[in-house]
Amino acid sequence: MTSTASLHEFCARRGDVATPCRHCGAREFNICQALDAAQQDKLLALATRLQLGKRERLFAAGDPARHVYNLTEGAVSVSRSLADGRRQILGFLLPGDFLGLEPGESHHCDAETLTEAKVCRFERTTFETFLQDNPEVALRLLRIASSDLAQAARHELLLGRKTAVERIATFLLDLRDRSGARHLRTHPLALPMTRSEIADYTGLTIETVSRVLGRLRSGKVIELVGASAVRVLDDEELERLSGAS
Amino acid sequence: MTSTASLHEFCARRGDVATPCRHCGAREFNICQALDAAQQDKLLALATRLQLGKRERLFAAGDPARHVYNLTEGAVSVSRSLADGRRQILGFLLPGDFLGLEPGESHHCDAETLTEAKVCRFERTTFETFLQDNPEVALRLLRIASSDLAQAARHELLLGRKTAVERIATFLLDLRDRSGARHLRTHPLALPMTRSEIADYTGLTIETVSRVLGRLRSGKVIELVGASAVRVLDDEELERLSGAS
DNA sequence: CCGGGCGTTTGATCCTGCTCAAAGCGCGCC
DNA sequence: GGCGCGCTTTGAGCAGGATCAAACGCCCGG
Repeated sequence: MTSTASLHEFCARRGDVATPCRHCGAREFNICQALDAAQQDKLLALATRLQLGKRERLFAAGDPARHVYNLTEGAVSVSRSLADGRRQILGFLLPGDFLGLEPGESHHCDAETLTEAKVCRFERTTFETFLQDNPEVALRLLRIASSDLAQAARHELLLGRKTAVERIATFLLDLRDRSGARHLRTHPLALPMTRSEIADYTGLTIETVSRVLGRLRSGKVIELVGASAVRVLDDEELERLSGAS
Repeated sequence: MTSTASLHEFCARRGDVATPCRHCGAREFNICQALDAAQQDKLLALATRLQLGKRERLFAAGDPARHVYNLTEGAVSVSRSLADGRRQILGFLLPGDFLGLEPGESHHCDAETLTEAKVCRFERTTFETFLQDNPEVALRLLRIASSDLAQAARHELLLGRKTAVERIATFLLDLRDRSGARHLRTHPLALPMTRSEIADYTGLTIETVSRVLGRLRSGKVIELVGASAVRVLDDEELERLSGAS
């Protein structure tokens, strides 16, 4: 069951999520950091839990933005495409991550699962009412949005100014940092996305992604464990190659 | 007085700012859209007004994030750089725009004026208290942050997947849309940024920026008015060349 | 009115990463 | 356990944009 394996891999929690992985229950939303138990229950009462398959779409650009979501299990890609099909992946979301907030009436990007996934879905209107009644959640969400903006800035720097090797090195380090520290050295780092998705995240082609990974492998910086896992052998070298901002 | 001229050019208001330009007074902050007159006065009482010169730095990456700002006059660039000096400009800010919000304790990017500028500065702690007491402002700010994220997404698509011509065409159209509609056809569009800054925004080099602008000019799509203004002659063609998302 | 400096334009050449092509291989299905 | 499809790797050649270099021109100060 490879999909389950990588799904578990991705239950590894982000740094700012306090509680350990209990199969990524809803109380571990990033937005719940600001809430006491009673408020958490109130919020959870508003949620619809959804189980999604692999490569299932949550929403597409242009869809009316009726819901917001919180990922609790699995991994999701968020992307935006040109009319001719060229695609830019904006980010990969992991459990705890929040998505779907829009300034206007419709979604401005696509969201699709990479693995099987579970999300909690909220009616946008209901959620906004909850925010009005719970300002500390609104502030927490503001902090999350600021954090997303800072990540977007790093990604813009990667896309606009980094070389292919720097992009891949940065991508691997990001993924490593966001996955649980318990996996390092022991387990290899899971790559639930295809080469095509790595390419669309880094602004490269699949061939270049493959070649760069190959070069890192022959340079003993990483070890490829099948096509969808990597073990980092030389952290310092990878850091150096990433062109640390 | 070229700097004053382009400063006025840039007082042209954004679409979502209701009131017309009265030399960009503080009541026209984007965040003020959510406030009644009494709340506006309360907010303004917390502000320090600053007058800034050309190419003056508001803050740099790594600086402790002690303040947030609202631009009221002039133009500002927000950027992020690598250790070796490669720079990516994340965006150009116009009057009404808000900046400086951070998820952590320090700024993650640089902000610098392009022209002479005026800003209202708030102590971060004071401002956060105000947000707690005025949830509708927090929600307004959340909407602004979402809008910034959507803009960042468009920029990532530009940097990762668009050709040189598409990047420049998109840049010109963005700038046109954000400047006041009253300038179109009549006045040319002011470019308060240098070629180097356009290059750092579009992820190109100054030579490529210059060449692409030259090609657009010989194709009668635009007309260059000196080096720091452009008149759009053929909107439809420019739109087509931008690879509309 | 002239001279200097910086930002911009233009030209020639180079190189990184893309395109096109084909072989390899791992996974899932039967 | 074997087969076939789709993802990945590898190779050869190409091109878009970068780099290096030099001329232009605008703005400002003297």
